Amino acid sequence: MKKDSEKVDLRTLAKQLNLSVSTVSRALNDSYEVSPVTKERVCELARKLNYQPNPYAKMLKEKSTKTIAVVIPEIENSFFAASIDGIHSVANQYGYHVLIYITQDSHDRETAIIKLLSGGRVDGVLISLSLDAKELDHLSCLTSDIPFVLFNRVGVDGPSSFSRVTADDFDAGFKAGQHLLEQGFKNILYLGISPNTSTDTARRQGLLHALVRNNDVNYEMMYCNQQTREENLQEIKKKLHSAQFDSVFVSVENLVLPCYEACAELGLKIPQDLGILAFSNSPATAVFNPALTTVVLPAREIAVLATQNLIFLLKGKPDNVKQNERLPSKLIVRASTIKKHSTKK
Amino acid sequence: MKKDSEKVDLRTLAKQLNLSVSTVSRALNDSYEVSPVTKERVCELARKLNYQPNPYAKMLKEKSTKTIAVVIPEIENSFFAASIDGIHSVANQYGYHVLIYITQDSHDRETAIIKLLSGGRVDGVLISLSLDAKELDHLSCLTSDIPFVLFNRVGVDGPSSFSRVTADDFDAGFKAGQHLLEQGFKNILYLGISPNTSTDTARRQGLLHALVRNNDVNYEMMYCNQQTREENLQEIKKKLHSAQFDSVFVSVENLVLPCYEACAELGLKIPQDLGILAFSNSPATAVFNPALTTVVLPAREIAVLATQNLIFLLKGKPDNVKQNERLPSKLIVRASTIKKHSTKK
DNA sequence: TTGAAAGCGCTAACAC
DNA sequence: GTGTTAGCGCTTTCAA
Repeated sequence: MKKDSEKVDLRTLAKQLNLSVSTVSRALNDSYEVSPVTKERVCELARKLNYQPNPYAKMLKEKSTKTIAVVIPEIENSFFAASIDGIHSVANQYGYHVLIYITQDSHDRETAIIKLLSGGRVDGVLISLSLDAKELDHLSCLTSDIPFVLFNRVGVDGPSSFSRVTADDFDAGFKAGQHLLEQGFKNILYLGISPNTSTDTARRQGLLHALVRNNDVNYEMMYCNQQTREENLQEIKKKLHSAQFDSVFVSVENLVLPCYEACAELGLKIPQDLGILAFSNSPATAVFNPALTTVVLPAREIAVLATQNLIFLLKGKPDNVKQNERLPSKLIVRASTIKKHSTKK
Repeated sequence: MKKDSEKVDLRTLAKQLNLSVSTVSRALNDSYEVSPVTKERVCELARKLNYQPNPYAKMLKEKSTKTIAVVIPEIENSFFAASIDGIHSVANQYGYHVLIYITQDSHDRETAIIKLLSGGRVDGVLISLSLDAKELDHLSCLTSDIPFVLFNRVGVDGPSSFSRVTADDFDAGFKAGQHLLEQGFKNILYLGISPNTSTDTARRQGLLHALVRNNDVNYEMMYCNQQTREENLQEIKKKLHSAQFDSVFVSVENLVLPCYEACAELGLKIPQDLGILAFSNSPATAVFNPALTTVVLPAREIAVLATQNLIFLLKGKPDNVKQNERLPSKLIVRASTIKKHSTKK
């Protein structure tokens, strides 16, 4: 904030120009009621004194903050990093500022943040739910006042009237499952961090849908969500050691590295001993050893659409909002699921 | 913002309790002047009606927004993602909110953002400069009113009074250079995106410092900063093809993938044909093919320290602020710079 | 211990 | 075209 000494507000300008505050205000807002001449005078002095309107006075007056909040589980994740980038660019385009809140996948933190935001600090909220946020009750304090849009992790409750934007997680899981089948994998380990997210549910069901016609394919689920990567690594190693899986379906980006490390430590060759397919938005997967077959979500597109929806809500145009948008993901087949000599497809 | 119908402000509470607005305000702020009984009554009703103070009225009044802005070149980058995480956690701890601005490495955008922020939307600013932001002139409009701290890319001007927090880029470059020498590399390509950043300068000089004693080592610089990764890839391919480098010193994370891809397309084996060492904070580099030797910057620590410094400034304790902090980075040696049979070290 | 009232900087009726 | 004035919701003197 400006120091008092050099603070230049409407009154400062008005005084120097022998005008009233309101005229100055109108001139600066390019009101039609003010004469071009005065407008020019006002603007010139404003420029000269480097006048900056006080954003908070304006907000208080207009009950609009031109700010949206983004609530995400984590940020060190290609998906969310790309999301933020998309959100930021759309928001900026419409003159909105972007506040960031990271829940670290804690439902309590998420609830606290939502509560905070319900105080009116922002015009709208974009949320990707934390783990275990099965119910959306904690969003209720927003509903009445502050529009919000869910993206990516959107809760597993039945259809509601909230706007949600996600990837086609079911289809993605299905495509991924089909690919594993085509490659001849028959003992699949599904690896996730929580069974309670909308994304996990959809991807898992997609996979099952692909497997259901094949009686000779086994399938097991495992959820591991330890504090450290090292702990995850140990759990995964134990699991891989305990049973004869020939492939892993990694449903979240964060478990990719522990998987690769587990294989290295157990001496499992990818894909000969163990095929790996993962949901990951990291372009670096292309140079992994071996290159990783990935499902790439349209992170940016999801974020952009969610932001646009939110802005429609903010502008009072709810009719333009897509309720339940699902954007297509992409399966990128690489070495980690191609058994050698298997030229099939 | 609340709809008018259900908006509950101090007046609402005051009326229902037959108290004055000021008493209610004091009660909620736990002022000593108000009797415990009234306090309790007020707080209870506030809780019951789910009273939320209007943040903007408070800000307008107190001239403090409890918000800091983070201005960074990009977000799809392990370093900045980790930075944000660190900033967010410290800021939250002190009750600050975090606004995000991405310059996309455009100096003009950066200037516009700074101008915007100088209007008083935030209490303080954390900045990592865009490319070409050699001078810090555009920060001048902040200096008088809004404290800021530079981190990571901090400008290459002589020492100034600004608070800056960086990695030990010179040392990092030196260590990296030494490592390349130890491994017997003699034709080094230094790869960066701009010679005008403080980080580039320091890393390059560090490398040079390591090389200076060795007459038989050749060294060349190349800067490539095209729009797309594909374009960068082509430039790098051309370069690698044109001369006989035996190693590349990649000074920025973003050029790692193009480098690996270039090698793949040119049929260059890493590290036999070309050793690669890179500044990267991505943990995925451990599973690259081959595993990448990296300089890992203390991203989180830098961000945390910068945020703490900023908060000291905000609290009016400039004496606690470190002017020019340099935090140690780490060289992680992996396969990409270890020529086979070279068991040395 | 409580209340009345001024004012933060701005906008927008409502006058003139 | 311009000025006067009443708030926006809050904090904070100053009085009582």
